[in-house]
Amino acid sequence: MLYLHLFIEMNKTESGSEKSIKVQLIIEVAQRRFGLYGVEKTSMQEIADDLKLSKAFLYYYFPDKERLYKAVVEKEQNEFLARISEKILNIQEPELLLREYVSTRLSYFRTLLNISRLRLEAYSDLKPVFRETISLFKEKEKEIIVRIFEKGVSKGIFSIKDPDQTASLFLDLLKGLRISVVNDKKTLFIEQKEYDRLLEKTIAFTDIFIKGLKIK
Amino acid sequence: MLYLHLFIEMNKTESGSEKSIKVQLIIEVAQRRFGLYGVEKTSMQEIADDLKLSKAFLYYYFPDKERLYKAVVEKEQNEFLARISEKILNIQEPELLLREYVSTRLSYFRTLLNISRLRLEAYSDLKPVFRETISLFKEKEKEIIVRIFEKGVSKGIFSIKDPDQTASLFLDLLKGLRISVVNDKKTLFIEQKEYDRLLEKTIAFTDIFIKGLKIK
DNA sequence: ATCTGACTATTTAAACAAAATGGTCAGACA
DNA sequence: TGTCTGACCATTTTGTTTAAATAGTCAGAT
Repeated sequence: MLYLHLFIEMNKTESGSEKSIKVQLIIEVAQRRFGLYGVEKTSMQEIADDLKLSKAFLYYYFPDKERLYKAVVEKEQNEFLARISEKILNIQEPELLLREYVSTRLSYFRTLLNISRLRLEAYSDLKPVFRETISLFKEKEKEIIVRIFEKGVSKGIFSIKDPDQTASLFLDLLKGLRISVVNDKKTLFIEQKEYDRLLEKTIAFTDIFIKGLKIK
Repeated sequence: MLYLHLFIEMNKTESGSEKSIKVQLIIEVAQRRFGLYGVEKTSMQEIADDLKLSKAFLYYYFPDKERLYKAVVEKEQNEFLARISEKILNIQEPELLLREYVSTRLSYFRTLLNISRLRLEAYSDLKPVFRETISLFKEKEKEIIVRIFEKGVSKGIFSIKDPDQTASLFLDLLKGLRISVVNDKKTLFIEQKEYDRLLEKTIAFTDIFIKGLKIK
């Protein structure tokens, strides 16, 4: 396994970002194609053609297509987390924070949907490699929400018994609302109109939820 | 079309319940088989065998399998609505009403899931005949919630600008939570454990939502 | 008017071949 | 030695045909 050293480097997501320029290039090209046509409708050959290199070149840097997909998803995740972190630094009010989180998260959702182009619930039959990535992201997400909630509690604004549980409930509701509203049916790509409706509902939901958390 | 007169009778859901004893019998037998094996795994022949009558007998009373399915679903719907109506008569507090609605609705959901045995989102590719039934039910459902909300408002307990909009948001959230929590994946039948978890989350959600509606 | 047996029409399933795509590897080249 | 390729193999997907199962029809018996 010639690529082993590279693969290990890729996976230490913490020190990350030390990916060679070539790996980054592949990811970017893949990201674009995935974004346009989805993973399933993108062949490794096409990505190689974009780069004007051979298909075997890709397999020199990535063990398989799934790992490349994973890398793209992780890049998107990091971009999302970066955006959120930036906002967290500048905003003090937990209420506003939550609202910012929600809208940023929504646009991330749209990107992800474009990349995967799978029915939404296809989340279920994903490979172990992915479960890891997804659950890691979920944890990070929840951590952010928990912190926002705790901030609200310590500021005497929110009344929350179990911030951890409430956070995962909140995320489940957001996810559920997404699924329930965009009912992907045949179209499979999210339309602007649907997205707007989702945004509207999400905001209305957040308002009520926040009010439900507030101390009377 | 020999069945026309019957079909018309069946469809005037309002005066309803005038269905002949035979039609009712068929529906009940189908209801049991659908509940046990799902629509797709139940053949018309099997239903006929249960009744010890010919398959053609069924087609004398129902134009096609889909309409029989529809009749079963409508029966379930009516049973659900009847249970809810009964509760509404006895409960005065909007808060309690909403909680009762939520838990009754959840058990109805479980029944429906058993009957259809389709992936949850299979809701999407349903025939026009069904869209009608579903959307009618949705309207009735929303109407109930709206009335609960309005009662809460008039009693000075809730503060809701647009009860109609809030009601459909509430229903979307419930639906979303269901989908998001039971992730039907391969199992396809809902396990007790999952159901309990859903119930727990639904209750927690309802608590916060109600608090979010209340006047400070 | 109600119901059936025998029929037809559709849908689903199985089996197979052809094409597309993921993935491997020996070796060329720096 | 590290990087990359063309030619190759293995698996999955797609298309086609055929057979079986099931939905649906109808003339006619009662």
